[in-house]
Amino acid sequence: MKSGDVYDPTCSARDALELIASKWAMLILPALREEPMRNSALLRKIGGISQKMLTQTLRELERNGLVIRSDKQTRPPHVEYTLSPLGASLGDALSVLDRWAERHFTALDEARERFDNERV
Amino acid sequence: MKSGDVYDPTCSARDALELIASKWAMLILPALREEPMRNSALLRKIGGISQKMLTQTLRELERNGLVIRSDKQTRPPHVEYTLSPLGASLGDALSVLDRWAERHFTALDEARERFDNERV
DNA sequence: TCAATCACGCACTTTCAGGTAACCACGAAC
DNA sequence: GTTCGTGGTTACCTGAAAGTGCGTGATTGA
Repeated sequence: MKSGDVYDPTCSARDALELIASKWAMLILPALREEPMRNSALLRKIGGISQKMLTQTLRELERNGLVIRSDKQTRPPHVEYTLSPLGASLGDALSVLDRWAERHFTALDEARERFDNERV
Repeated sequence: MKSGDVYDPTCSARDALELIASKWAMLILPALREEPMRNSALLRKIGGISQKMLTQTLRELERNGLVIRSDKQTRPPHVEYTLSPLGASLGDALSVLDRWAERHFTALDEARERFDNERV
């Protein structure tokens, strides 16, 4: 357990990196940054996610102290997900990546086409 | 093909996100940001990566125009990997995440322990 | 009265990330 | 003449990740 080196596979900073290097975490955290949301709202917001993966990822994020789950004990159920301060700081960094992807995906597409055409 | 929305699963911005949401890309790109490196140097720098995954990830990054592979045609082989300008801009954003992981992994560890103890 | 909402849990299946190991070409050094 | 270093490729295999689909139980809207 050294002093935080992601390049060291035995350091648990690596575990942290693998947690945040998940495509769903990269969408959920920035989504919650805008506003706290319920399960169904996240399901609608994040296209292509399954109920299972949403629950699973939220549980992991909650477990690591990034997301706060608040269950008003009502019928029908009403559960809201919020970012913790720690989660908010990570959400900021992740939303930068989201915006990078939105800005540059065409460049990636073009590069891929060029590469694949050369290597016929 | 809409105007760049990572929340839309049919938009290729999502593909871009999945490419950069790889734990190996998250280590390789920041590593190359410091200085151009050879295959063996990356292998040493990035603990726990196998030759196969290194090659595979480098190929994908090259394919998407993020990494430039320059092969001096010598014997024994000498190949160097550099970041393209696009790759450098992504590497900056990713190294922010690396540093986030290195700073906060202890907080995550603690949160996990707390969570797991409650739910006995 | 029928369907849908909400927030899941569970079982089953499929996909794929990733590991291991063997192989390659070439030149230099021993 | 055979062993090493370099930068890979290829085939094979497995375990974990992720998707599919169904159940739940009270409640509200059409």
